[in-house]
Amino acid sequence: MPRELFLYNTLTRTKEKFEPLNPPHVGLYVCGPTVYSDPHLGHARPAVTFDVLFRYLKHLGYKVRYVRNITDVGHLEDEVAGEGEDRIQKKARLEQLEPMEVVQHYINRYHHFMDMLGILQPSIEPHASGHIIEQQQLIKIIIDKGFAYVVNGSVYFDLKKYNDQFGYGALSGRNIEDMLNNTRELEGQDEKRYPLDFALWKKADSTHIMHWPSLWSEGFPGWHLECSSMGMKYLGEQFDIHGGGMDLIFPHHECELAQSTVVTGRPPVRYWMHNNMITINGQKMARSKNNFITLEELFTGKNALLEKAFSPMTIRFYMLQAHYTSPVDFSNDALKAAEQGLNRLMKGLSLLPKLKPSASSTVDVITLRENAYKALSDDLNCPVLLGNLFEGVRIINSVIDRKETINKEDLESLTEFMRTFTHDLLGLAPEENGRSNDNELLDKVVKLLLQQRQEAKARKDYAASDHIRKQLASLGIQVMDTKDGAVWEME
RNA sequence: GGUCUCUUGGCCGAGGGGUUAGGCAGCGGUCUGCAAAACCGUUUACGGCGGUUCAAAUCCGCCAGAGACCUCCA
Repeated sequence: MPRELFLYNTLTRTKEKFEPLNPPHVGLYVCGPTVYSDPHLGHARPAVTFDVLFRYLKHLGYKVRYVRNITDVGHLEDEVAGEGEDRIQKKARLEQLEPMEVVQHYINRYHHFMDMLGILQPSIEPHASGHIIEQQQLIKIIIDKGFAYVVNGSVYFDLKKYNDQFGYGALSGRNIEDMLNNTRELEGQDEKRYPLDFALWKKADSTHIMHWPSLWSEGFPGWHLECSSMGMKYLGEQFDIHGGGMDLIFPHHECELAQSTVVTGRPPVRYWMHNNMITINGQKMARSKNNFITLEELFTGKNALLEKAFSPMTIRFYMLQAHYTSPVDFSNDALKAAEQGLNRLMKGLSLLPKLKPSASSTVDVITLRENAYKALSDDLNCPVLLGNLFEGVRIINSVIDRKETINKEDLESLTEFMRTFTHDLLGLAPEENGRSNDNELLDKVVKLLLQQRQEAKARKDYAASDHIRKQLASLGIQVMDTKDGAVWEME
């Protein structure tokens, strides 16, 4: 019997109990990156958010098929100016590369940085360019059902007709009349019957180098179609969860919803989930604002906005400290605080094997564990879960300090609890900095020195003992005296 | 201009009508030959003004400020 899980559904604007269509199977679709530039902070937020969801669903016993697409075609750029050019194509033209070369390069980069962030790989990672036929099939169905029309080789979705029959705007909470009154007059849209109609297929002009044959023209698919067709193909006409950044709610997901509804006659998705944005100094991080930080810059510190480098796990931890529906503002001070907090958590976990059980317990592990489940089940409340984990750290440190005691059973339970929630569910792991204490020979050598130091201390020759500690410190080895003797670690 | 959201202690951030969030930083203490780490304490904060209520940071109204979407975006 799986635990209850409540998720905030953008469509209904409420937290709803999660009930999969076909338990124990769960279908999860998340909008992945458009691979035309280096992955940045904004890519990390949905990746981390839905990674935790993926991990938790599996932990609860569901068999999850997680689909995260790669957009490698079809997103127009600079639509306002009426000079739509495919982003990947533009990059390819500027760099004189084969478009697929650009795509492959940035996919590799994306995977590399997602790995560093501890993001699990999705079950399927379909490419839009690999599903042109499927997208064309959907267009055909939409035309046949009378919800799209062909003009000069391009196909447009008839939004007015759709709105009359199904109602448009439920997801983003806006009505079409409002939008009509507030939509700017865009150039180059004379082909559309109605300003809000959107392209399903666009005829390629002579400058386009990415194009495919179709019934309508040599061209390329519209913006929103890939998610409709790939979601349908791999998860079925209706599936459980669709996720993405909240900037995609309108128009991307709204249009996707409309297309799919026309094709199948019913809504495609049960639960729509959207993560909030990253801000830099209170402003949304956006290409146009020129304030975005790539993940590489973050991990190396090479960006004017950064005082220092921050590790992938620090970034992950920092994002988990805020609820996914809240904006996260990045600042050096906040990241430094997160770094210290993560350090404390990891140190606590590393001490677990050193705990010695007593006959009785003064700590309540069962309640702690129960609260942790409650937190995650309440719409993935990771900040509260982290609070629970820090309570676990307090217990660990207190047992070491002999201020609390723990029996064997509770110790096993605490160990399992801390590792499961920190490593398996939040995906936080100790970072390999290449300076670990794993080197057996080094450990022996340092221990030899520590023994010398102990002997000096025993004869109260503190000058000698402090000298050894100082010399080791200059090599980056920190010595700490505990009740159970001296220990050391690399800084 | 339209739609919507937010405003919590030095900083970051949960919560959400009465009872400790948590992390970071600072300060005081314990431990220690010293140091580091750890532990304990730090006497409680919710934009302003009204209202509802026995009780409001939490609900309602107004005001101020910030942000998001309306256009590619994660």
